[in-house]
Amino acid sequence: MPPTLKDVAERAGVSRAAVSRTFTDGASVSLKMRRKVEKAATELGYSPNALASSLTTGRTKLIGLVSNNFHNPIFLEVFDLFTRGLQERGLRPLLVNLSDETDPANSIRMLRQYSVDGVVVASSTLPPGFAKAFRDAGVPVVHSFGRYASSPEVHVVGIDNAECGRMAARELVRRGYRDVAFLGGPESATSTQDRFRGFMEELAHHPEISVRHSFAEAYSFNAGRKEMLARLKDKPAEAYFCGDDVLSIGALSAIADSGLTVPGDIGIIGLNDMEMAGWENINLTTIRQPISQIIDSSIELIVSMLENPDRYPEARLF
Amino acid sequence: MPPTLKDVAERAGVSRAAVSRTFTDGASVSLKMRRKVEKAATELGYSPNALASSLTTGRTKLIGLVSNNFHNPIFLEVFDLFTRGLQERGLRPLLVNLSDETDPANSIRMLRQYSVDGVVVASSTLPPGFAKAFRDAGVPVVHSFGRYASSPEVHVVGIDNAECGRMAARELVRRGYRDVAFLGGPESATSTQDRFRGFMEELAHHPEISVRHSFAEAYSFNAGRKEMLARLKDKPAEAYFCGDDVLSIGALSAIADSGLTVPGDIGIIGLNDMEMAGWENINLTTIRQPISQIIDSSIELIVSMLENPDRYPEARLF
DNA sequence: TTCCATTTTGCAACCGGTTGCAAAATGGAA
DNA sequence: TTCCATTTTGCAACCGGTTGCAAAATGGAA
Repeated sequence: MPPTLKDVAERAGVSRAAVSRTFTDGASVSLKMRRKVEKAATELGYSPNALASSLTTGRTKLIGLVSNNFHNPIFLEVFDLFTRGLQERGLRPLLVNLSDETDPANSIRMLRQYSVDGVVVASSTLPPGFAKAFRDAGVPVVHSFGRYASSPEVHVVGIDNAECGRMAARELVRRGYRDVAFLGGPESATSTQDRFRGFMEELAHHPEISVRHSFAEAYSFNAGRKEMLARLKDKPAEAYFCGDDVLSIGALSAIADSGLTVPGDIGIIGLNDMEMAGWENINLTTIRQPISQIIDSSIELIVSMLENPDRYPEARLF
Repeated sequence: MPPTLKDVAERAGVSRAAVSRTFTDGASVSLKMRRKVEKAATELGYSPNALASSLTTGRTKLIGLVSNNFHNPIFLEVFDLFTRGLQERGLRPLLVNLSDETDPANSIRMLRQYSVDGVVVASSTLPPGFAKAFRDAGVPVVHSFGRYASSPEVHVVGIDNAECGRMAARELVRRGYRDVAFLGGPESATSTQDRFRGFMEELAHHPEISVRHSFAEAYSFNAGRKEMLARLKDKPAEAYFCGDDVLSIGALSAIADSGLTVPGDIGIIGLNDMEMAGWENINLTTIRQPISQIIDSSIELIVSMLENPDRYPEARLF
């Protein structure tokens, strides 16, 4: 139904190749030819079919954006920044929701069917093997919010979760707490594991401070609330480092319910600094995660991989 | 790099047409042939190129998911439900972030370049003309969370915003408030206009109740907070119907800051019933928006339009 | 005007699939 | 075994583009 290259060529009285060339950057076309073609094209309302051209150029400008975090409000910011960043570079995000899916094979097949030029895996809870599966399938991949490894198998952009744990520990120590606790996300998430490790490492330097830990079922409000309610049944710690902000907000609500106050009775420190954390009726102390840097850097990496797919895997931590 | 139809055909010793047929539903292939082809295909790790086939079939199974709501947490649920729903039907969402864009022409051109089979516009703040522009370009389109019109130009699925306004008004009357107010979203949003209209209509039946109104700059926490802080400078109303939940939460924070309580001193009723509204430290009274019904219905509509593009435009309100 | 190096253009093959049509294969009945 | 209706298969053209190569056009120098 929409006009094709052929229609334009006929109307302009030139060859199809000529039309193709006027719409290809850097191709050799005379000014006169270009004028003729552009006139015919605008008269017909023609714009080239990106999918057809991808067949010969091997580039679709489609980037798979794969995630399973559709319940953490911070990911709305993540999607916003990713889609804008990709659009600015002329790339198109093909969104894949992995919430129900555990086997990477299906997503890989699907993304290959659509010949995506690259894949961004945006998740802190997917196992590292997931991103690796894309690499093994020959698709450029960047794992954002992924786990740092000393010899990375795919590009990883994220935060140093262990260092986050250390930062939180140092801050709690500095504020004079003597009885602190780690309230993590799901124990299986690498981000939780690393934050936990960093937290414990730092506190190992302070044998006088007592430490405990527990894990919530998910990075969610309800899980945080539930876990904190359980902690409150016995004598709770003086201060908690919570796995992330939503979890923290759940914990805050549990504490408020029990009649205690934050930071008066119990200290809470979160992680992410999502927009909501700053809302005056929540007002959470939190460690900022530099989301926009992570995303800019991820996009930059995936773009550079489009030119040089064999680029050596790199880890970028903030 | 990945194996093609030709590779499979050669390995299986059959024609390319035969391979194509074994991967096309309903095509005529003998069992023997199918076995041979499938064997070769799995050995090579072949899966058909969806984009190449779209060239002849005219179907890409790509659906443009267009939105500009990347700051309202409820849209994370919206994206979750849309992506899952589309995936379940074998469709792929191509996400378009319209936050920076005001002119529909660019998005239309881009979506046509990628030959999307249809477009879902998911937004309550985009003007109706936006969705219409897609229809005029010959692309099946459904406007979700859009405005109802008695003679719709495109399919619209959403809520009856005027009825929401009436519901809120009735509820405030029922609870005995005598001095109520409408605190809307941006005055230019059709959802705000309709909710306002409904609210005023209903209250016109109660001349003894005093009514006032004002509008926030956006459907956002900060806008709600700012607007409510301004209201609190003079004598505020007894109860407010706020444009949506995020706005309401902003208003709640402003009220809390001024030392007043909800619902003790001021009543607040929101709209959406987003997850966060139920969180115990927010605990907002709100009108539920049946998001998943709206989305299911939108997907159903867009799917039916793929078969019958000339289907008469329909409005579905919940 | 002629010559020649350089630029522009069109031809035709190709990218990875699908599909109408005719030929070949199948298989049941006689 | 022969015949014929039905099913299966392959050929070749097509979808909407791109691109290497050779031929044509251009334009400056002599």
